[in-house]
Amino acid sequence: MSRPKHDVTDAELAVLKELWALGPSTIRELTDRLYPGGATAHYATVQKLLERLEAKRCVKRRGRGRANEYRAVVEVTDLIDHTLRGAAARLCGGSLAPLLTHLVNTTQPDAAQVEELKRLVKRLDRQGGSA
Amino acid sequence: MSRPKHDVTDAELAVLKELWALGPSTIRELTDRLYPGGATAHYATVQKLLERLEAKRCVKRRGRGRANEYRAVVEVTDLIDHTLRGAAARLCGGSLAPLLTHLVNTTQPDAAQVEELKRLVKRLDRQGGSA
DNA sequence: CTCCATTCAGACGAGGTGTCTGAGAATACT
DNA sequence: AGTATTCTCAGACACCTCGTCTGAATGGAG
Repeated sequence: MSRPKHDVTDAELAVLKELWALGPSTIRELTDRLYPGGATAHYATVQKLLERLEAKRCVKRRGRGRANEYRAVVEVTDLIDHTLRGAAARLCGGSLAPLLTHLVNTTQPDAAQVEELKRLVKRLDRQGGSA
Repeated sequence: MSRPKHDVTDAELAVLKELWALGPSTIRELTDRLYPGGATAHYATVQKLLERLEAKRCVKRRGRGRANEYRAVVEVTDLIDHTLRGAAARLCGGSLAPLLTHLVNTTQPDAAQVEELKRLVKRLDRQGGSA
C-alpha cells in the first residue's frame, strides 16, 4: 500500500511489470527478460531504472548472495490510485466523483466486471450510500 | 469533442482554464488574468502557450479586429477522457473497467452516483454485457 | 592471482517545459 | 505626416527529465 512519490515512466513501468510477473529478482534476471541477449549496457540501463524506482519508493532492495535482489513494493492499484488522484487534482479540483461519472458513461465492462459492479452496488446499497 | 493529441502541461492547462472561464479571448485579456500587472515578457509567454495548445488541437484562433481571438475547442471532459484512456492503456491493458471498480472501491459514492451506477448496471444487463 | 560478474558514479543526447528577447507589422495619437 | 504603442512572429535560453551508455572500483570463484 505504498504510494509512489512521483509518476513512473514507461521504461520504469516495464521493469515494474517484470517484477510483478517474476517476483523478487536480480538485475541480471530482469535484464535477460527485458533485453534478451542484451549487452552489458542494458544491464546498466535496468540498474539505473531500478535506482530511480527505489528513489520513487516503488521497489526495495536486499542483498542476495553477491548480487542484489529487488522486489516491488507497489501494486498496480497503487499506480492507478496515484494516476486517478493526479487527474482529479488537475482537472476536477481534487474530487474523484467527476471521474467516476465519466467512466460510468463511457465504459463497456465485460460480463465478469458487470458482476463485480453489481456486487459493489449491492454493498453500497446495504450500507446506505453515505457521502 | 476534439481530442487533444498530446498531454496538456500545467501552464497550458492554466491558460485553458482561463479560456473556459472567460470564453473566447485575446492574448492580452488572458495575460491580464494570469499575470496581473504583467510585463511584456508574460504576454509572450501566454502567446507561446497558446501556440502549443493550438498545435495540440486544444484551441483555435480567429482574427478579431487587429488582434487574434482564441477559443477553447476542448472541454474538461475531453481531457479527463484522454487522461483516463492513457492510464488504462498503461496500467490495465487498455480496459477502462478496472479504473471504474477502483473508484467505486476507494470512494464513497453519494446517493446520486449510486443511482448512476444502478442505471449503468441495468443498461448493461439489458444489452447483455458486451466486451 | 586472474577472471568474471556485479556494483557504483556519472556522463551523454534527445526531448519537453516555461520563460524571455528581438525584430517586424499594424494601428492609434498628435 | 511622424512618432509611439500594440500586437505578432520566430527563435533563443536554462532547466529538467528520460533512456541510454561508459568507465572504474569491488568482490568472489576458479
